[in-house]
Amino acid sequence: MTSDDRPAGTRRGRRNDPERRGRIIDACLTVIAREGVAGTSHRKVAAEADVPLGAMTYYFDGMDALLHEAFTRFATSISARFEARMTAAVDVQSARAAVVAIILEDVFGDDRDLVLSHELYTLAAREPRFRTITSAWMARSRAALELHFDPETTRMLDALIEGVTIHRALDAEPRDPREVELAVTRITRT
Amino acid sequence: MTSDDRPAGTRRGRRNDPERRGRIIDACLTVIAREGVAGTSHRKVAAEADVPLGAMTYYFDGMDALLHEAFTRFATSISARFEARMTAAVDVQSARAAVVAIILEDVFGDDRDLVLSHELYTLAAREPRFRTITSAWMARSRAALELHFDPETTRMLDALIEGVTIHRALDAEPRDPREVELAVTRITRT
DNA sequence: ACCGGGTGTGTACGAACGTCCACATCTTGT
DNA sequence: ACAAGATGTGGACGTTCGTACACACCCGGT
Repeated sequence: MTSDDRPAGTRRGRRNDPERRGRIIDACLTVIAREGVAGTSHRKVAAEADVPLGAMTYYFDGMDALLHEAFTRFATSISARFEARMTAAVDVQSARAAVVAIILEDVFGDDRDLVLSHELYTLAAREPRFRTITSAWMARSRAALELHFDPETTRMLDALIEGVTIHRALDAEPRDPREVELAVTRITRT
Repeated sequence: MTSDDRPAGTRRGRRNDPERRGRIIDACLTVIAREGVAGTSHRKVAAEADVPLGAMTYYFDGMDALLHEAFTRFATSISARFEARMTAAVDVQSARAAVVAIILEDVFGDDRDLVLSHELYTLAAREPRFRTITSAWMARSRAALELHFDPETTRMLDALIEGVTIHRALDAEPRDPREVELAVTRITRT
């Protein structure tokens, strides 16, 4: 990813803080969450990150490369949280509870993540290049679920989580948390 | 072209064919499917529909209004197909089969619809104005499912359909059709 | 026959965009 | 101390965008 890995030791000191690249990526996600991929431009990201416009093309080979890195960071952080939840579960019962918690808290909790997810999905639906990000994300989720469930159940749970997420975002109808529990129960009883 | 033989109303004769508005909407969906909402402009839609640029602002109050109409048409046509499938089912068993068919054929079948769905979802996730479209869509799906299933099961099925759709679009991993059947079975057995 | 208003269009305009590159500034080796 | 190279920047350029408006066209009424 980061093509400019420091050649260690002798080479010190960027002119400015070395976190600039990272700041730009974070700013990019912020802008996407606020204005959508459609409304994201070099200029807006530069303003958000408080770097000059010229820095955009200096650090990234165009908007597309920046988007790719930004969404990679996003997906990685989301799936890390997912994995942590599932790893913490010690048996099937607590794993079920973890799945419910993921849906109710992580997914339902944060509007920013919700919006960013959709932006990524849309990008990935059209451009295969972004599908490596979503594939990796899903593979990691699946692996985490398979710590506790058989592969078939895992697929179903994964789909359920996804589907509830979508409906949560797009449906006016309020959701009853108990429904989520019930659904998880039905799917995981074999 | 197509000299318009007006049916009787006092008001005879638009200058051009009265289907222009509709053609623009269809062209808009085509452009969105090809280039995304991000890449959709008045000019591209005008070119696709083969109408002058000026016609865009003449028929629609800006891009946003056009998008809203376009996605309304899209969602309506999709949910009509869904409803037809469910209405045709005569008992629970055929209803289950219908759900499986919807997932495997309608949803898995058409890349264009998949992409357009995601574009709409993303729009709706950010802008409440577009959520009326998705809400109506989902309400109609739910109503159709409730012809055969109880409300709770309906919600779960709905979420499952959505989730499998997403994963189908974004996951490299191939899906086994039998998994879909199994999932539907598990959810619908009470 | 011709006029008046409704219908539709060509085009110009300012804003915003991504990209590029000459140049300013700093670091390092000598 | 200074040259040379690495690092980062400001602003100009050409493109594309949405919008607006003056005007061409057509039709029904007189």
